[in-house]
Amino acid sequence: MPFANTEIPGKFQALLAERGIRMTEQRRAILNVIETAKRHLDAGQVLRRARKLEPSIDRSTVYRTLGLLKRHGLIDELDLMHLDGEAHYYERKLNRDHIHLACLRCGKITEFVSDLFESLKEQIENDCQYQIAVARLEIGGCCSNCRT
Amino acid sequence: MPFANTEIPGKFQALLAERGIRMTEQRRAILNVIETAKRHLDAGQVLRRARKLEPSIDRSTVYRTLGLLKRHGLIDELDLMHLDGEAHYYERKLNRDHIHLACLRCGKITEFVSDLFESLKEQIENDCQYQIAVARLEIGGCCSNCRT
DNA sequence: ATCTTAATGCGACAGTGTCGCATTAAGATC
DNA sequence: GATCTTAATGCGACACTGTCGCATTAAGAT
Ligand SMILES: [Zn+2]
Ligand SMILES: [Zn+2]
Ligand SMILES: [Zn+2]
Ligand SMILES: [Zn+2]
Repeated sequence: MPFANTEIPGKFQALLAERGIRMTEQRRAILNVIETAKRHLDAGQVLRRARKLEPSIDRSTVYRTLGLLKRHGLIDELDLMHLDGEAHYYERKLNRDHIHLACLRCGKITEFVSDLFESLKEQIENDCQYQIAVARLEIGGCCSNCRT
Repeated sequence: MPFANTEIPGKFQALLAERGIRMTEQRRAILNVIETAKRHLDAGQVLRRARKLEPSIDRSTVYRTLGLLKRHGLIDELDLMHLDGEAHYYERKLNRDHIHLACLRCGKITEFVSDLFESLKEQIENDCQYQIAVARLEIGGCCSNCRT
């Protein structure tokens, strides 16, 4: 289960409104898709789902909206080891970063939260004098199911 | 300086020979380019450089060779936050994994080695019962130069 | 020198993501 | 509610990345 359901749907809208971003039917549909997704979606999948809510939506609008959400730090972009093509995957950003593990055999995606990861980010900010905006840790390997 | 110069050039060739992989002029050129690169190169850049050594090389050969090296764990593939287009970047894998920091303002790429990162990977292997093949930690943020 | 088979070049292709431009509609102002 | 400004959209064209099938070439074993 990739997503903890601790966030109120509609939060994206509120956050964008706060920042004076115009809300449209198209954006509402896209935000809705991303907020309620139960797995990681690529741009094409977001488009197809959003079209069910708002059939006129164009591909470029999806890309522009994903860009907007990325710039505002509301979603994260992932590779998930490109197990299936070259698309990137998106997920809404929660309070806490998580690590993505992709099984190179069965393709299963596992998520993992770790305090050590938080410490590592702190170490980087201190040692490298960096201000971190996005931290993306992706692992490729072999899951326990596939090793038995 | 992205790469520690601790590796003998020609190591790729030796490793591939060990595994019974056929060596060609084209591969030699590509391996040479990657082994001697002083920064992270994308597939197009690898192609252009390899053509200087072996003008006949085709784009698909580069992709096929990069795929080969990836499968054999000799190179790592990076996004570097896609600061410039959607290409992926490649670098030869050294003894020790390193973290990539990409400054979202100036585009500078910084590399960082951390024991904490090694511990985190161990924790993941234990807690998630995972056998890690690739671990890619990429940070986007603001470097010290850009904050002053 | 011969032979097997892996690797290559070529061409065609699909997919991803971008952009300029004319049109539409959000939401502020009155 | 009508008007206005400007951001956002749809459309079309595009560039780029990466893939594949197939005929040809050449690696390296015999
Ligand atoms: Zn996730
Ligand atoms: Zn990527
Ligand atoms: Zn698996
Ligand atoms: Zn590096």
